[in-house]
Amino acid sequence: MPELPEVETISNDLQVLVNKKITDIKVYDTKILGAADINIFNAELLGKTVRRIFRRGKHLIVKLSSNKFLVIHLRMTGQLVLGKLLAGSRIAFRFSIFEKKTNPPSSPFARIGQWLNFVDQRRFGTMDLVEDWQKIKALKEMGPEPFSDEFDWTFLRKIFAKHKTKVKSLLIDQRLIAGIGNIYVQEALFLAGIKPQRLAKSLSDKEIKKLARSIKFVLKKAIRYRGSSVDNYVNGYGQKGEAHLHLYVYGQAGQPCSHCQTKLRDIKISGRNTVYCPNCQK
DNA sequence: CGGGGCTCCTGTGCGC
DNA sequence: TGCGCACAGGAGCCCC
Repeated sequence: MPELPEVETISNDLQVLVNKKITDIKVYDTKILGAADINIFNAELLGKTVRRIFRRGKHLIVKLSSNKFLVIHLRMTGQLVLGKLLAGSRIAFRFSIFEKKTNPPSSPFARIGQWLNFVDQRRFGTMDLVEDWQKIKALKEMGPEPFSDEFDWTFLRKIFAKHKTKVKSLLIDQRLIAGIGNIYVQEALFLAGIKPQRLAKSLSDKEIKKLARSIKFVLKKAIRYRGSSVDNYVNGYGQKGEAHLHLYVYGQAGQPCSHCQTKLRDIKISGRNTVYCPNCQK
């Protein structure tokens, strides 16, 4: 389940593709392209050079020399893996390598191969080639990045006051805040000592301040550990992250709380599993 | 506006 | 062993 830290890690890894040219494309699964025409997709991408790779929310955005954008969403099980052409690829791009062959190789990319593989077990992932990434509905309507100036506790207070629902539901709504999913929302609420089922409106200023800090902290920590491999997440080199080894509550229902040893409880909020400590979280 | 439920998928793990 | 089923959960959709 790639959320902000996982997509950020992949985006960092894929920077080796900047200024590389696409020299071959394999589309094994057209579902990833949605309604897009595979021939147009191929024609628009072949021979183009990658100008820029960046993240917005959970989306990865690739700017091409044609000034078009390839917008990639990994959804649940999507992976972007550099290396050889993989058997599990749904879509794969071959890239030119410009750097001189050195020993040891000058970049990990030169060492491990020339293909970027889009692997996606459950096929929820999407790839869209567009003129302007900001016109994609989900991106147009997306809330601020948690690390932007716009995101602070007063911003949270503002959106909490405007909605009637539970604090967990608000935090994972991409239209309100970008990049938080079911793992890190549980982590942030644990760290802030707030029960996920609390109505957002009911939070005090003190709690909102702590929550804003907690959100940034858990996301930063997960980036530092290169993402959580709780399902099948891997980084751009196909390696697992280590952030899941340092989670407080996610996936740990029934186990003792790391802080007070109380048995962690799990409930469903909007159909999604949600773990919390009934003692530490108020 | 909000929440519940369904859908898209497929691998895994459980109970019988 | 093997079958059926629940579950994982991002996000869009419909409905009430």
